[in-house]
Amino acid sequence: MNRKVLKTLNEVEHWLGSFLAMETNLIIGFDTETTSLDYLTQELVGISFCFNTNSCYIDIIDNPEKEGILDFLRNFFKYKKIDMLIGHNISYDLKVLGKYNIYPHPDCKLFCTQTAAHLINENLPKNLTFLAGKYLSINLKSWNKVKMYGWHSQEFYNYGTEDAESTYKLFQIQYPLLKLQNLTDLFFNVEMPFLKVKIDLETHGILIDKEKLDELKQEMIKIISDLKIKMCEAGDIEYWVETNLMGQKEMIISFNFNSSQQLVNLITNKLNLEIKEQTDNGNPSTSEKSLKQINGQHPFIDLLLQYKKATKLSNAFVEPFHKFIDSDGRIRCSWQNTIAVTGRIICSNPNLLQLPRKNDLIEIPYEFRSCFIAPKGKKIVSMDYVGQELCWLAEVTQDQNLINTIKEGKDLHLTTAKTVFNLDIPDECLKINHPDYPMFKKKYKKQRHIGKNGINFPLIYGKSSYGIAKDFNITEEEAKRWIDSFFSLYPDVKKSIAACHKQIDETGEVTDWFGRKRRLLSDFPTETSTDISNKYRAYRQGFNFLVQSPSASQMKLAATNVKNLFDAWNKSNDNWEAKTILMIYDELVYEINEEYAEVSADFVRDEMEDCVKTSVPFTIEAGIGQNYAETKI
DNA sequence: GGCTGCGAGACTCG
DNA sequence: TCACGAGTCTCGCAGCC
Repeated sequence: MNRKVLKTLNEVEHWLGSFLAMETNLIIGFDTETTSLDYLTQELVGISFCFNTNSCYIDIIDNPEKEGILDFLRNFFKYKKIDMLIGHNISYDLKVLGKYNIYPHPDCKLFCTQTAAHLINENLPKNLTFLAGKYLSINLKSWNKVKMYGWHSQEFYNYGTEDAESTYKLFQIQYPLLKLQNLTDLFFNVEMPFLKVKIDLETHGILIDKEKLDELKQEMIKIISDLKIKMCEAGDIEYWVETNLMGQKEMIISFNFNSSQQLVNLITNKLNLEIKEQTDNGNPSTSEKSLKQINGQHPFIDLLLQYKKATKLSNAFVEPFHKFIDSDGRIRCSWQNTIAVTGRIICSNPNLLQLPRKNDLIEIPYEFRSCFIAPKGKKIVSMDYVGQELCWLAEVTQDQNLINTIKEGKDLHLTTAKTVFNLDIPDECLKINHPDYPMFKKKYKKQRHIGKNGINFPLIYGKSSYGIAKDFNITEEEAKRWIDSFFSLYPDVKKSIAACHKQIDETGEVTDWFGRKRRLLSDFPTETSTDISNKYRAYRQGFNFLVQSPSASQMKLAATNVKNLFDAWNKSNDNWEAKTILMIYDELVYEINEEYAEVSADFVRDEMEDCVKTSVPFTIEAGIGQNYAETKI
């Protein structure tokens, strides 16, 4: 490898310029180094490139010619002769470069080696150090160690250059592997275009109403304190109040309500109640499900259930969210497309995919979700796929009855309930737009709940009659009857599940509608109970994958198309100023100028409904509000 | 005695 | 066999200095 360190504009122009002068289109590996991971404050330290057997590191931070070099890079990246840019976790590098207004040409293909690794084998680690070791036998140094030598050390230059080189070499190995496994379509048409949405999500973030969050924090402190006193009284637990060094009153309790061990001891020995549920290790369980079984037998239990709800909301959401708010009042979390084996994107620091919904256990002045707001003059718009996974169940199994039920616009959960429980509902009243539908939905609320949470969804997850019987406190025979009625309604679903199991037996893997693969255990010797357990687990995971995975890919495609639509409108005279701010499984949330909120929903609906050509129609539900909670009313 | 790491258990979401 | 896919918090124990 012919390595260079470039420190002057002249050297940069000469080295990169020599590539641009070539006849061929360019495929370039690159990597950026930054001062920190924090988007608002981070600075570009340097950038490295690799092309065939040539590599370089450009020293940027503290460089007197920095502006000239950045200007040159601005032109270099948008040069249309660059066919493909390769990077490991390339969205990170592009996000950093975006801060300096450096963008690739719109026609330039992206190749993220981290995403490629995830498609090639979802079960292996995806970090560059591991991949370089596995595929290239290169032992990469650790960032923390190299950083100690300083930004301008030879060690750091080598480190940066080696990353670009490894990325380029990985591409040379991964590209044929993607082709071999028929994954290039999914990679280039779904995963890579989606990275631009990921960058939008991470750079734009979502605005928080800090005052409201503070108000909710104070309210939660009061609710929890009141509950603690009531629990002490109900459980005959000693407590007293002391004034601390700051002059604040503090409640001292000789008991920890967060300790499951102490709770089990109190409930069984002092309150004399019998806990029936057990944890995986065979200990008595203090979970919500377990406590609900003995609720009503002692006032302490109801208070404890409220306490658990309140402390979870306070400790996991209201309190910690403060520290994630950036100086401009927005939260920018980290989104990842290479963790979930089903291709779903996941979110962390904080995880916005698990924002609590409205609860009916404790009374709070407003929902937590209402702290997520649109700035003045803008609105939040939320667009949901209606029953997305059940629609994919229909598409994947091609069950004509299920497809027809969806096409006719019927409520799938009520339809299942009608069949299983022989409900007296005329067929046409199962249609959501029929005037009598709301009446029947209300009348058979309980049966519909079972249809949804006891039959439809559990069967996608592979739940057995044993599990359903346990959850709904019915006999296994009755649970079996529920399942049989479901399969008599949708016989091809049953056939499809059996075919999936056969596929797993034969090949050890399944492939979804978009070509994504899930590699499960390849052989199942059946001597031990562990083997049998693993086999059935693989069956459940396999079929669930066939439904969950295309839903995730569809969301990525939809989000990408919607982003392209926004980009076009944002550049037009009617500037929408629209940005995607959240992607929550089957839901796309964006922020937009309020005058365009209504009309944009229609355009976005079209993009979401039509992004995949399926025999099953997809429908979208829209919600508009000043805050996120309002979009759900 | 205090710090750190880790597994268990519980809870959040679709 | 006994529900799929995730992240985060607290407790309590083990190991270390």
